[in-house]
Amino acid sequence: MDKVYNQQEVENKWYKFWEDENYFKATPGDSKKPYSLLMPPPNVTGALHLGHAMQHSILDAIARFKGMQGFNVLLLPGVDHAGIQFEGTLNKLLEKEGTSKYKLGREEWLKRAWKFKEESYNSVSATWRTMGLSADWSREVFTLDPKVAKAVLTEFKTFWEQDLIYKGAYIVQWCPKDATAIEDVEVEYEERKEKLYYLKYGPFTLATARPETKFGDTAMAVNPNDKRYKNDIGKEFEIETLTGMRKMKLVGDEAIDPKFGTGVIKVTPGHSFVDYEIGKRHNLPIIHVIDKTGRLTEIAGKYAGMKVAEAREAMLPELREKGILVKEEEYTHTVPVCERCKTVVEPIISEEWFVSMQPLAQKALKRIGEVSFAPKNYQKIISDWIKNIHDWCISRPLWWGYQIPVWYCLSCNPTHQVANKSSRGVIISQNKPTENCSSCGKQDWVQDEQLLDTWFSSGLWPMATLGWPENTVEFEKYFPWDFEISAGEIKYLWIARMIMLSLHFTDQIPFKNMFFHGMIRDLQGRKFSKSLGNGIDPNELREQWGTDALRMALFSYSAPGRDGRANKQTMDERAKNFRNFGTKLWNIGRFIIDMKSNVILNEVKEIDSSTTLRSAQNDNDKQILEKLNKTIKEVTKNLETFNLHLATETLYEFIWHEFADKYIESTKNRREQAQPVLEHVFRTCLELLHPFMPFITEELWQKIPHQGKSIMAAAWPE
RNA sequence: GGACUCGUAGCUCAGUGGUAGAGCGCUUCGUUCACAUCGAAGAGGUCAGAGGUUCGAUACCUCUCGAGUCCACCA
Repeated sequence: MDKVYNQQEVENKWYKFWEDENYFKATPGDSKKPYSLLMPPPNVTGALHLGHAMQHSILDAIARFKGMQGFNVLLLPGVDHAGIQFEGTLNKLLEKEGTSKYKLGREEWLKRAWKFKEESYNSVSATWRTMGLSADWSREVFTLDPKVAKAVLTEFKTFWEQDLIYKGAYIVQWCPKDATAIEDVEVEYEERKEKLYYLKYGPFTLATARPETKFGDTAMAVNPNDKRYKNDIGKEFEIETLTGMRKMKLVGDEAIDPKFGTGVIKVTPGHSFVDYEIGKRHNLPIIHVIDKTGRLTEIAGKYAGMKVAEAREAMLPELREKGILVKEEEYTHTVPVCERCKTVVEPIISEEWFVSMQPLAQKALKRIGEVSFAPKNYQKIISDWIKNIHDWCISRPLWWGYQIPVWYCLSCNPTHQVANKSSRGVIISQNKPTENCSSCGKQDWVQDEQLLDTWFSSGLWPMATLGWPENTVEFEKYFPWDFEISAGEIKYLWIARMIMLSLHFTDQIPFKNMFFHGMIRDLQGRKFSKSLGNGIDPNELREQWGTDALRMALFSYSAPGRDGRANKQTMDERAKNFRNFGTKLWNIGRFIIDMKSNVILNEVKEIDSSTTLRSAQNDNDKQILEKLNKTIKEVTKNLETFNLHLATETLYEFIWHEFADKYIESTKNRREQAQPVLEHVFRTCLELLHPFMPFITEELWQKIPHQGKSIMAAAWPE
């Protein structure tokens, strides 16, 4: 054996060997009990980060463990097209090149998008392999693949026929920068110090943080039990709007907090969620003041065309002059911003597509208990969200992804009117329909412009990857998945949706075990982000310390649901520790394999555990075998319960401080007698360690007496 | 305003109803030894604070303080 362990060479050699010998390939046809693991598809927008590396290492460790236990393992990989995020990243790139989405036009842009997807994908794919992932590459899926397209169409069509999809004008969170509706879950709140303005509205004074929406006011509201205003409820007042006088009613509504400001608020149903609801209850008209680019509309008179923040400043002098603005107060509140671009989002009324979630939610709540969560409390967190679920806005004005498969008949439905499946001049189809319109008999189809929300397709991930809606062998064998993993971040967007969709369409939960890993943050506890420049490149760590060492370092952060803090230095420290552990293993190997006495070298060895145990007469032998047994039990238990951080700790402690430090030292003066036990314990350790450190364990295992072609196929020690 | 998580050695983190743990860092010593990518020895902690349950609490309960996350239409 070489004196020094050549990590790079060993990693390349064995990964190629495993792939060439089909060790990663799932075999749905065989009779072994299945164990299926579904890789969450990373976005095809850039390189993989430390969190991915951890997630994939966990998946791989469990897959290898289950494989050694004799299961028929499927670890299925894939990537997500990630609509909004992908377009955002690509458009930034185009901006740098001095061009843009709109300059290129849809066709050219899409060509460019596919090229960009390939580049990103290649980087992702390369990292997967170097991390040692034992995924079945022959079954890799991209969310825009034809088989997923088929599933998405089925999903849409089924919802449509079940009357769960509808189109309508609703108030939605709108990001002016991304020019798209976004969902509640994609909105973040930032604390801002702003002003609260007290404005004269006829006989009343009211407080508002948003004077610029004044042009869209159609009423005033008070709490119906507020004695100060009780007698005025229902009366109409002439109100100065800066563009003329307008009649507004004072309505009574429970939603109003009498303690806020003066107890009176202005109602702008077109640009506030609360006001929209109040408007619905009192039949108030809606006026659009803010357009989809975040500027005021012509309703705002001379302020038209200004951005919201500009307009707010610009109108203050006039408000003061006319005696409308009577008081200003410092005011700290939270404003909604887009989680991606941090732009203040505007509630805007827009034509969007929705899925009615109530029936799905009810079913999910009944059966969510069938999913075993780690940590356990995630079941409650997700259930609570599902209990209060809103309808799902699934339309997005994008170009990258699935276009809504709705076609309008231009002859009988030129304005794209549609409420539900009974609307006329509408048809659901993936491609341009070839049939005639059932209403007017003509063939003049045009497709809905918008695209489907990315999660509409990734919500089907557990099913679509196995060929659903076809009843495939794979689906039969591997669904529901035994193991799924995710960051806590997307528990609602993705995990909750997969559970609801899967139960709705297949009547089965999508996965039996749902593991949430924590998030690795920087030393101040902030998320890693490009803008902060605090990210750590897993590839850099891997090149420096080796894949096995990096994986071990990541496992030490893998306690379910626990966040960790790290920077390059602390990651280096941990990785270095496990690189040293690898060196230790290598030297144990050299001792056992190379440093045999001549007597042993001449002997023909076969593995026979009874021989091993019989020869273990010495107290040290008995002790180490006993401790090994305990270690096997503990490691197995911790793997079964997905406590990889404990499993690795146990092994580290046993191998280094029991086996190497104590037992090996004790054998130096009775080498021949101890050799069978040395080999037995070492081989068992390598097998136990293989799920975590796949490369060095294979390399060393091949050098000692063993059965079979690869440690991947060795039986898990018992 | 609700819900949750965390607070343990200088740093990053495990852990447990019964004498406080690891790695890194630090101090001292040690290279004919499988291993200096190492070994031996060591310093370093009222386990955030207060109260309660208990024979016994760092662990279980309550409160306080501190850090963080998520949810919520506060104008």
